[in-house]
Amino acid sequence: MARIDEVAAAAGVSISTVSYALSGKRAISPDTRRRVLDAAATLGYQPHAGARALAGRRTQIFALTEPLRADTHAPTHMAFVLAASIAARRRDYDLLLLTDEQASAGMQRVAASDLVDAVLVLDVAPDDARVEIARSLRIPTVFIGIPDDHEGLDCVDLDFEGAAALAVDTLADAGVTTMALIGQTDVAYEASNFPPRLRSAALARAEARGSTLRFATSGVTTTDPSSVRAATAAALDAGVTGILIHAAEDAHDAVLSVLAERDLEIGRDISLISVATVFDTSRLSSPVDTIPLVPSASCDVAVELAIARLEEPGRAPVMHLISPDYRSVGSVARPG
Amino acid sequence: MARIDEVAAAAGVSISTVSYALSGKRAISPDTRRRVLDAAATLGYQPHAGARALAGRRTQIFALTEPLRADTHAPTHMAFVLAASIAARRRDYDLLLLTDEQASAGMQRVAASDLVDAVLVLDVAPDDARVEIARSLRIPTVFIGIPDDHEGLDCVDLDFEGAAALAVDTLADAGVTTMALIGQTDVAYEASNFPPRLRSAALARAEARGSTLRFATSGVTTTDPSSVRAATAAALDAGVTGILIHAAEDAHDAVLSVLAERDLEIGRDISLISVATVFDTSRLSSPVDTIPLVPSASCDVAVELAIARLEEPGRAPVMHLISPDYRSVGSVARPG
DNA sequence: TTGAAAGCGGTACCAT
DNA sequence: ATGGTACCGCTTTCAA
Repeated sequence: MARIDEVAAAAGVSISTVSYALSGKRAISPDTRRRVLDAAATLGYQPHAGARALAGRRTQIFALTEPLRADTHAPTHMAFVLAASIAARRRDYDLLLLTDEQASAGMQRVAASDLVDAVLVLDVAPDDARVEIARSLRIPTVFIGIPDDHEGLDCVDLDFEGAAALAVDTLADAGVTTMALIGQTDVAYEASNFPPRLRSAALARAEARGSTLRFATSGVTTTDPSSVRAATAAALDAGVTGILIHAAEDAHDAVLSVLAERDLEIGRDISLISVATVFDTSRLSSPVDTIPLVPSASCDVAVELAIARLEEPGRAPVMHLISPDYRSVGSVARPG
Repeated sequence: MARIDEVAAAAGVSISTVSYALSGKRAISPDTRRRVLDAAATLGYQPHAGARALAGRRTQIFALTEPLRADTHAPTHMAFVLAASIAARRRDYDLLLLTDEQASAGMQRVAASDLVDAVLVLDVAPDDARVEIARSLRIPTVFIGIPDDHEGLDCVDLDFEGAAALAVDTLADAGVTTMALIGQTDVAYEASNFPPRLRSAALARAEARGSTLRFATSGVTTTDPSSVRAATAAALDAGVTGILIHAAEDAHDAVLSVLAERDLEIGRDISLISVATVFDTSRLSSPVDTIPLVPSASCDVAVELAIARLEEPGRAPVMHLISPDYRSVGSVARPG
């Protein structure tokens, strides 16, 4: 490819002028700038990534670590990876993938070799091994999710506690006194960090509101429609009139099918809210109110936090909780 | 971090000796080598990626392009990304993610800036835009999947035609004369490259064997259990005694449930083969013979092809078709 | 406002 | 078998 000296020659200026004209790091006369830009465009100039990294001490690459556990919900995960990629590109960063065992070992390797400028952590576990590694790195690390021990770390996540409280309040305000929470799979409550956060917040809020909240998981290792159906039926039999779903798409289908079989009209006989879900709920057989988990919201913030820390390493660690957003489509009964 | 000159000083040798001792590119006395390795280990030396890329003209990074279309089956896709990552790491390469619009635009960008040594292409479409881009790049590109126009390209994929023929033959050999193929979603037959390949090969082979083959898709944009159930029922009503499934896991569940409801015993009353599927079929309610699509097989080959072309740019393009592997668990009836 | 040149941290050629 | 050193292509300081 064309090198910077060729661009300089074509524009009739020095190498440093080309560098500055392109980076904007010092004032250049409009006229000179134009000639440089034209020359660069004509020659299809792209700075050599290695040379730039060596001289500039920035690679414009973030590592993205993802352990990919057996219980990882692939569609949700994919949405996060995509969102991270888009957020990074918007700020002129590429993503280097660290999967599997590389999720931990790779962090040290890519940091030590100055391959990346910062690390983004996905699929955070409560006792995540990457916490300790992050603390030992000289480059910024941002957690998308909140580990138990997050002292001194930059973290972003949906405010699951707030989302749970908002959901419970909405049902309670609608007059629901007996409610149910259809949750994630069993393993998710051990391996992942947010399901327990949402559950305990929901339970606490229900109690505070004087309501009863029944909890049921949606399966053992993977969402099991029959167990979701059974849990829904049992809840209805117990007099539940409001259901919170924090689970994958097929669990929603299962709940809706049970309600349909019992001829219960959603938004009148029974209230339904989908909490912290990623998929497109408009595909469901009936509209359902949502407090969505938005990957792009988390990932946009994560990228900004990483960049902020690169620019100001000494700044105080940030725990950024994204406010829950209630999207009503009428699946909650109006009181009276 | 420690630099090469510090390692050299600690080992009492020159910089070039350290470089050679570590790369193995020239003979070093066992004694010297030990001292260098020890010094490097003690100092935790990791070569600076940028410096190495600049001087060595190799980044040890592959780009992985993935368009992520709306119909992308997330679990399968994730399995391929993971397999690619593992295959790359085994050969000391990292993966840079190029998603979405970056899948095409990013290819040129990362190639022009010498950010990566080669490109791996995932989720190949019949008329893939990345074909033309690949031809214009100065770095190797390997397609995991086969575009219509693959002249001069390096490609790897399961031998879908062979897999289809093997499946049809197996049924025909078992005495099945009327068979059905439950295929992918409608859109997959337009946007993706292998569903049509498998379908036409199956149809051709069935005709050659004097058998009848009914074809049905598994849904419009996403697998639709009810449409799969209907297709299965219709096939059975038409006298089908052998079914080929080339679809996602839930389509298998749907087929099996219909068979169960009709009290048909698999492997006796009816024969079943899952063709070119990625998921763990042992989770199904009944064992099903499989001709699996193995991500690691394709990705291992892809990485080797990329490296081979880096080492010998002039070599002839390779179209590597992976032989289908029949895994029998008794779901095909023995003749007689 | 612009240019010259000293690095950045390795690789690999040329010597010895 | 080992060492000295000229690059690799860019960023940034120092000068003018």
